[in-house]
Amino acid sequence: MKSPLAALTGLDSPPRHRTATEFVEAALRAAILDGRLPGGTALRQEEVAHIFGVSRMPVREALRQLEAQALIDFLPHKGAVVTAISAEDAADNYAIRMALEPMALGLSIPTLTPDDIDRAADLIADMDREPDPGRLGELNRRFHMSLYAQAGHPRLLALTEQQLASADRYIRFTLAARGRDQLSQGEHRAMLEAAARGDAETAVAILRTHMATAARTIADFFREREPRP
Amino acid sequence: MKSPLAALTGLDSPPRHRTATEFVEAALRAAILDGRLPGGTALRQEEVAHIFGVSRMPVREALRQLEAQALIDFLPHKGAVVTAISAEDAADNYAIRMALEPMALGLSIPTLTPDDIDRAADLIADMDREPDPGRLGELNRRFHMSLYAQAGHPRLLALTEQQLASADRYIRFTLAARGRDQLSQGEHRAMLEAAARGDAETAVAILRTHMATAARTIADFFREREPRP
DNA sequence: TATCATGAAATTGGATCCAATCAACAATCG
DNA sequence: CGATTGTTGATTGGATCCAATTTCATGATA
Repeated sequence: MKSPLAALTGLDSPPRHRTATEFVEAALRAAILDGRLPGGTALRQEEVAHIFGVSRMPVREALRQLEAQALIDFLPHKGAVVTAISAEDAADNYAIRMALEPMALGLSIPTLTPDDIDRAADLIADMDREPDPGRLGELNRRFHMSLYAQAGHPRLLALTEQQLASADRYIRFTLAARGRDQLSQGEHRAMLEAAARGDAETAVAILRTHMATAARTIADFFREREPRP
Repeated sequence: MKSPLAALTGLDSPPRHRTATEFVEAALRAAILDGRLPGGTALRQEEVAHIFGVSRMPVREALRQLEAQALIDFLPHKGAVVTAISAEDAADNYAIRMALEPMALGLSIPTLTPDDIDRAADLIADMDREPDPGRLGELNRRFHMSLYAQAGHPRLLALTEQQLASADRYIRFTLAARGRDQLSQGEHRAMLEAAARGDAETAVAILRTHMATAARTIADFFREREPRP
């Protein structure tokens, strides 16, 4: 197989979803977010349908949802293309997260439970052990979300998680290029400690610098791989 | 016609969209946001298709997109229902906007152009004249967006505009119940003036209090219409 | 009487078929 | 020789048909 979509072939097994549309949508999103489907990949409806063993219809509905999540570009009569990643898009994503996550953290801390703290601590430990960079992104995302768990406002949380997931496309990038110290586990621990004692001010401040340095790391990465003319 | 979807019948004329899916999606979204389709309305695929003179397929694709925008709830094998509005949902929406809009305004002000300022000023004047509460929501949204125009970060702006549009469902509510002074034109003018002289700090501060009072107004409105037990 | 089967109608999910559109290439004309 | 215009193949958009699921009414039974 020489098609770039061949990356999808092994994934049809795991959980039975309610509908074929949900299944295709989840599989495509996971493949886009973890980099198996790189930016620019054309998603031919017939081909995707054949790979998943369904007809084109659930594929079309799944593509519509991914379009609304800004994971693919949908051009009428032309087809769907995985959204390209770029320095500008990374900065865009970080601007959104720099708005949403401090808000979520600030709302959540006053009512955080010991369970939430424990889960966050476990996830930090898991990240120290995890060798697979693929899973590291997911663990990082779950660590952040566990600190936001008590924010209330389900829509805010859903948006935050979605943007955090989008960031996985870039986290994986820098991890592969610069090693795992980019995860800034020290900041993770400091943030957790501040959250555990209910110090929202400090925790939010740490989160802001944490995200700012991550954003700069990614910007630098793009700068050195594609130097400005 | 006694169906609640009868509110859609007059709207099929204006702009020719590229595809039927786009047309249905735009028409449904507009109808939901401006209140013609109230929360809880069931969207029967066959019925919607008949009203717009298309088959069920473009309706299904449009519903998928609206689902991803959190405007409808999609339950497998049960159908689509317009998302209900509530005090909790309003607070959720305002929390998201309180995160996104100050960020957008702060990024935009340093590079705002005289054209942007002029457009914003015109929109304030338009709001003073507009008698139709329906159009007021749109003018308010365009005023806010004109101040964010130079923020860069197209995804951030798209998200912001989407959430601002969702807020229309509530703005219309309070306008009808409490009159147009709730628009706080004074704050609009003060914010514009601060933006015009490049004072981001002041403009963002005004925006924050502007949104906080709007959020409180809506919370009060829900409280008095549905007193807590 | 309440509860649990049961079955029919309504509704959605999925597959297949046809039409519309676009891209590439060939042929014609200047 | 270059530009433009048909023409053809590939791909998506839309319609129709069938299958699967849910719901609701109906009735049997404890």
